[in-house]
Amino acid sequence: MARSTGGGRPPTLEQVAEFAGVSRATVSRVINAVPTVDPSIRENVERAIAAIGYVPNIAARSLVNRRTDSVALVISEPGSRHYDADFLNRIFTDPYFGRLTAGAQEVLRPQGVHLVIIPADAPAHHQVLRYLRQGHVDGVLLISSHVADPLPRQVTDLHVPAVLSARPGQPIPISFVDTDQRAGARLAAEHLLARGRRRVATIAGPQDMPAGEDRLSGFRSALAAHGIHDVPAVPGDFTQASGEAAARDLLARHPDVDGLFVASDLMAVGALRTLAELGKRVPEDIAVVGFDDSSAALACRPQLTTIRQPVEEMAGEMARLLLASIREPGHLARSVIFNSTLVERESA
Amino acid sequence: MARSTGGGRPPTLEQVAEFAGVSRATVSRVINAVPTVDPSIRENVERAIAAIGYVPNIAARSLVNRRTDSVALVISEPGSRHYDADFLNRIFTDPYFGRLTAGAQEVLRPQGVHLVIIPADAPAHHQVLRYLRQGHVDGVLLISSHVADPLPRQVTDLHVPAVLSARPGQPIPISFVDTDQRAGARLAAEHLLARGRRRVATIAGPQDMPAGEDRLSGFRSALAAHGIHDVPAVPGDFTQASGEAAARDLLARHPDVDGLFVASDLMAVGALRTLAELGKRVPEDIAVVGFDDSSAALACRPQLTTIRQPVEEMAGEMARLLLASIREPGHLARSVIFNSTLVERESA
DNA sequence: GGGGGCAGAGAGAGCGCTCTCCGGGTGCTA
DNA sequence: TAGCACCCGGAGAGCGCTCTCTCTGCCCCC
Repeated sequence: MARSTGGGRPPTLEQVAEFAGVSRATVSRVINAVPTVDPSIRENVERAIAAIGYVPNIAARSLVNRRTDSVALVISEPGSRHYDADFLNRIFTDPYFGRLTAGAQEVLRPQGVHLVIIPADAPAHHQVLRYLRQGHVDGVLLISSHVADPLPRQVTDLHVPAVLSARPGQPIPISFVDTDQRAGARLAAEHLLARGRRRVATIAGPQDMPAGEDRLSGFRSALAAHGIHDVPAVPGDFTQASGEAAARDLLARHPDVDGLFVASDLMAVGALRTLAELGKRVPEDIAVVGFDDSSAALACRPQLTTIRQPVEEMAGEMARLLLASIREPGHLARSVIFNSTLVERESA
Repeated sequence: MARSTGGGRPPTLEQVAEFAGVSRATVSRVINAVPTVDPSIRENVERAIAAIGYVPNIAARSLVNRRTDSVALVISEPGSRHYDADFLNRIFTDPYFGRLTAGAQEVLRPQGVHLVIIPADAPAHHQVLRYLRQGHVDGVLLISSHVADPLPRQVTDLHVPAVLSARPGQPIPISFVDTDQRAGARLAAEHLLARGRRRVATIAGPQDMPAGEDRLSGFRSALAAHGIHDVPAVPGDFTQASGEAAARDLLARHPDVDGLFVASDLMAVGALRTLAELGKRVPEDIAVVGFDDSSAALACRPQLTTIRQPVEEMAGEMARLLLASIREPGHLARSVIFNSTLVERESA
């Protein structure tokens, strides 16, 4: 297992070839599992590789193939008002990203493709784009859920294979994976109805985000199908604080609400806090359904009934789409839409 | 901003040189900010670069320099009993890793060094080692807290510059950064005593991790110095759920406990939940001190009094040590030990 | 037994960049 | 005005790998 002498350079193909008494090309064939190599020579070369402790130099290899066999999972945050530390704290506090990573790994690992995670808050966007342009990776799984995020467009402009984690805010030619948000909202509506709630209302997401918009319209149209047309809605911005405020606002205007759909778990947790303050029991007085099945849904009391998206499967599909577009250049942008399910816990 | 025609190859140095009417070498000098270039030529070349949309090919560059200007943050998990998904869930649920990343970024970003995060559960160790050996990165920030973790040794055997996040389980020649865990636990013990608590107990961390071990022994020896020798201890695994269970277990056996040291905030939050369920008031009936000063310490009620490690500063120091050993090969392994402090909030 | 076919190994030309030499031009000094 | 530094740009040799093309040699068939 002698790595070449001391602090010297790592061994090269050339040295393996010399050691094994064959040419560079043959060693290369062995390493790349080209079948037209005589078994005895193959074995001989393999012994030489082991003896010398040879590892291919990835720079030299990818200079020729233009492949690195690794892809990046870029987690983007457009907001400029956030500090780096806040952003990272949010990432490393939300199990969503762990599920995403697990789903992608499941597909990439068996293919021998490395996954590296890159947090990209707004001030770092420039550096991340540089990283991608330089060709460190073959493609990008881009996690970005804000409409105003410029990164998806910038990444597609790079002509680096990329797949987005949600329908892009603006129409750009990029593959993406998403859930049917409207259908998810319908599940929530039907669950509330099944619980006998009729005076239902919603705390919506921002109406300039696809997710916010679709969850509201899906909820309303599901209720309309059951003859309920008057559905109070107060918008929030997906933060816990906005959920608290929205709930306060809503109950001030509609004190008799008995069923509430909140467009994100984080806002739902805020709403629960308000409801507790107002002395409303959940689910007895008001049934609450969240959205996301985030860790907040489990951490709060009562635990949230919520709409779960198949995040792992989605991430796996993202990885598959990405590999396809890496391996078949000229591959057209495609999108895949998943269904979500209702997870019943205590709040409704 | 014309990137070379259509789906063709990205522009090369050569093309920029031709466009600007200079040699490759000069373009290279401009890009690498070599001072001995005439300003007018420099400007001319810069215009050409912008016009053509040139970006250096990192593979070609690092084939020559043997530098990639990026480092990996590898988060290791030795246990083979854990599934990938569990492991990732733990990472993306524990704010510790976010603080670590933020601290490292703070140092690396101004240096133009990219940081990529690589989760490494046991089954992936092999692949991660391959990634490192291939030379994708210049060095490794290795996060590993289990004594039995083989990764630190394997990484040092690779002769890739590396810095470890804690004292290595076995003595291996690697730089590391750590806090004085025992001293931290002593702070907790003395705080509980100062609060008049005498029937103290602890929810410990896993005893196969130096951190778990040191926090327990430090806590015990501090109490012993005050004549308290009988200290009930129940081990957890640093997760919230284990904290809940451990607290239940502990109070069933020692219902009169009035002071509790929990070896991590996450477990402490779990313990608080159990205490609330059992009708114990905190801090009146039981004073609770956590460890880590994670965001969970602020999010829970009552807010946790806890031991704060300067995680960001530690990660920054790790990054500095790593850069030093990348830039000065033959650099000797060094270690830096930080102090922790007690953050007094509501729970004790 | 000779020729065609084919399996399988080697030679060699790059991939795009950096960096060491060199050499030409400029300006200063004697 | 000749000589000489010195400054700066160019030429060219690789870095370690892949891959096409070439060539050798063996087998098979007529």
